[in-house]
Amino acid sequence: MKAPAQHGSAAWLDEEAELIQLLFDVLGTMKHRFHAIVSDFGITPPMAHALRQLDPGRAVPMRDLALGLHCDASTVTGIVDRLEAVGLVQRRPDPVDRRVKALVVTKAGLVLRGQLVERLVHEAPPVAALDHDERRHLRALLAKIVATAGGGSPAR
Amino acid sequence: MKAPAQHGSAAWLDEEAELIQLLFDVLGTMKHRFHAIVSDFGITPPMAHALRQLDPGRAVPMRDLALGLHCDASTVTGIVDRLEAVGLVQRRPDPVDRRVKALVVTKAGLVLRGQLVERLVHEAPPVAALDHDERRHLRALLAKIVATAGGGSPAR
DNA sequence: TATTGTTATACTCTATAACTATA
DNA sequence: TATAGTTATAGAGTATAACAATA
Repeated sequence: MKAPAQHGSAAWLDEEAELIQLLFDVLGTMKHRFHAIVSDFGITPPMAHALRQLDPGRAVPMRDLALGLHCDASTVTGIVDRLEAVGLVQRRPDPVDRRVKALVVTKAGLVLRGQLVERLVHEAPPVAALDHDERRHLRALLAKIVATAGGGSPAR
Repeated sequence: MKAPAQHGSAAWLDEEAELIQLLFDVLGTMKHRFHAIVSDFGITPPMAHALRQLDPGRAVPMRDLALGLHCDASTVTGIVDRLEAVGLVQRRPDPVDRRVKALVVTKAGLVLRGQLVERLVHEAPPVAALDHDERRHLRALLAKIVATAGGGSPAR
């Protein structure tokens, strides 16, 4: 176990708790900044994430998008409805399996996605706060986290 | 893998974009894991964040909580309604300024918060994936990020 | 029978605007 | 007038359950 430490309550927990606290702080800051940026483009965070998941060179079935977003199929229906309503993606019936509807990113969607990444890399908190070496280090740590903790199963 | 928009000087952008991508991946994983954990306690993420913001030894005005959560006062009303309904916090009128209602964490709230932190430090993705030195390093980087990028003002 | 996507429903989160009660 | 909190309202995200079309 861990070394029960000096002051009655566990000191080891304080350090871990501090890490958790910091992560949620960064997470919260990123969330709000992200919301502000995507709002400038007239879309919502889930719509932006969906756009990010889609492949410019391939028609992606809605089911795959649901898996990528870790959410239910019925949720994707609503998000895609809004994306299609503003002309960023298009539903396209699959000729092989007529149950599936695949999604293609429109030209407007591609343009918006490019501009979005541009803003994020300039205004996202971590990038702004750290110098080149620190960013490289953070990237390595995050890569390890992602590799280890694969995917949290979302629902079901 | 394809790099569609590679016009000219965009090599640096790939590295930054990768950092952004990793951050959102970690953020997404944390979000879902967090949701799963707090659901086990019968509460929602905003309720848990509110509980985290409150001070066990002090009665916190609702306005302060709204500031801490970076959200509107009317949002806090709803969240506190639910926290109070399950007996985790209590509204208490301030004797000095009778407009304010201050929030105190109940015994049940304290217990739940302790158990919540316990689960988070054991099951949150970053902590699980990294060893001690790496966690310390990550903590330092996140601290710098938080210190630099103070608070994004969400609503006004 | 199993799968893909939709619809119906319900709940939560969120902000804006209008309201109250204090100050 | 200004501030703390509520209420009313609206839109979005989310999942569950029931459904249609297809496999």
